[in-house]
Amino acid sequence: MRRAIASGAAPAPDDAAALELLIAGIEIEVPANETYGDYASNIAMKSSKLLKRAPAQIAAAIAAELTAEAGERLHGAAGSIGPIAGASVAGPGFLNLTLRAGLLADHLDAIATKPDAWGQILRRDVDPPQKINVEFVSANPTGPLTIGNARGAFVGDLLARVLEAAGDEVTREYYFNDFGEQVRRLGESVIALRDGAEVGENGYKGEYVGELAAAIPADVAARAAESADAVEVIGRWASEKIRGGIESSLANLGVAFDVWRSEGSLYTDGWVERAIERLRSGDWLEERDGALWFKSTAFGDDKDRVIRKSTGAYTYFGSDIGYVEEKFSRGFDHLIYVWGADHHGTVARVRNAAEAMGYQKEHMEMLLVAWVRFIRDGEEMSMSKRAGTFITLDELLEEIGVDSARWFFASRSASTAIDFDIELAKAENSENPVYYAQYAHARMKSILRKAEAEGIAPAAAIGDLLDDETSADARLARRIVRLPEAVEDAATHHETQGITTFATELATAFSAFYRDAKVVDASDATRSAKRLRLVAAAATSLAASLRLLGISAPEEM
RNA sequence: GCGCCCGUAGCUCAGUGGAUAGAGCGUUAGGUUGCGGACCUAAAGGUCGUGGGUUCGAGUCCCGCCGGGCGCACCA
Repeated sequence: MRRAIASGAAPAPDDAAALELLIAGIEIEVPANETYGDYASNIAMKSSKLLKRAPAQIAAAIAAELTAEAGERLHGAAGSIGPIAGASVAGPGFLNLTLRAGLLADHLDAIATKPDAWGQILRRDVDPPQKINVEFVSANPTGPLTIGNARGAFVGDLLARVLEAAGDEVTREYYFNDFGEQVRRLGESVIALRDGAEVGENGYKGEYVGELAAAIPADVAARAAESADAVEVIGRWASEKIRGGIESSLANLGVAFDVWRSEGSLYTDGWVERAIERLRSGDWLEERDGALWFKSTAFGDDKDRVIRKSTGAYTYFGSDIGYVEEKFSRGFDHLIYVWGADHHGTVARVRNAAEAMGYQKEHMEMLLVAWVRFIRDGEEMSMSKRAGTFITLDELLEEIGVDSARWFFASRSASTAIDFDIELAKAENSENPVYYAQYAHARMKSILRKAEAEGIAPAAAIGDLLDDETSADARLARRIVRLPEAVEDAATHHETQGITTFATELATAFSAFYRDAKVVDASDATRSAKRLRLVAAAATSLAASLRLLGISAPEEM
């Protein structure tokens, strides 16, 4: 479409490079006010300076060209039929475009022909599919997932779903620490409770620790007794046990990981060593005060960063660079890290190290998920895994349900801090927008069932139903076909709220349609059949958007 | 002190440089002898924290200030 507009730019500059630049800069959008047409472009205003002509003049020239061209094509001569039926100028120089009426019908028929593919988009011509690694949650297995982990889980999973829908190949990955200080503390805490002692100041005090202490299997207990390091044996057993619990909690959310990568394996499999070797060969390392440093300041960092401490132990940063090496070795084009906002301090150093290792930092993206303040009875709930004062993810889902929770997080940008009032979420259960969308879907299905019971089948083609573009039918149709745009936007910008907006708007449009248009109507069987096809397409599109969100699309409620 | 994020309707939040800044909830007034009333229609409600700047055009980009959150370890 950009090309179509640019080629219509009669007074285009001779300079080919300038023209390319112009084409890239053209923005096309759906105008807020539907009386302005189907799409609008700002090309005239953008190019005004370059062409040294007034925006309104340029827009008028393009509109005339496009209209003439559309006319020619429609009237036969040229073989292909363009998408644009008309163009006009408005305001300071907006170019408003109207699509050929038949185009909408074509789209709807395509939905009915291939319902399973609807919502999947192909970006191959513009943007080849990528092999993408999305790492998220990655909470250490020292306790069950809490509501604090919820947002990252939903954000990461939804992003993965959207990228898949846009044609990318996605690996969902969970990174966890199965050795070191935290696991030792867990082991000490479990042992203390088993022996009837008090948990130390730095230990874990949640109820689950006591449950673990009571559930140590005989063989593990025996191994611990024989081992010189009982804390290590018990700690590892406990953390693996907890990790399994985390996996099943995530399954309740509808989130499944392809890869569980332990931090320890980055050492035992030599990845950290290989990463260090790469840095060394580029002369990015320095031994100082007995420690090994990465010269991060060469990349604009405030200070150099320690990889290996003077004690010989590695830092988290050491693991991080080993992990970068390991991930890229698997052939990913792009790495996405979904991190809590509190990790922002480590973003620069990891990307700098990656660059020093010879990777492009543009291929690494850290998506920082903002904090959620959980509020109950007007009070912020402070949570600490060590102190044992927290609400688990499982408990949250029991209270408000997966669909509500998914919608809540999906409809908000990951970068804004949000308040989550649990009492309010519960109280608003039946008023939650997610039910509005689901209800609309159930109602669509109900209509289709009723029609079937009365022996009216959907038409094989939508035909002329949408020719009157002001009709309730056409209004609904225009919403239905917008899903691919919402998916593409979300995949391009890595912002997924648009999907919930789409679902809400489609549900709203359907409610209005439902009010104005009778679908199952034996007195006008022809129109009734066409409308059934429209309703079926609406159901397909709404269900596809809900599936993308990981939310159920019920047949009845 | 330095860095990053945030500030939009009573509340919770969308708004990807474009036209009259939107949605849900809440408030107010209405609506069904039709396919699901978990619905629909309408109204009220805004100094987009604030002051400058860039631009034909700024909630959006830049700078300052105010307010809030987070981070600034040879911790994990």
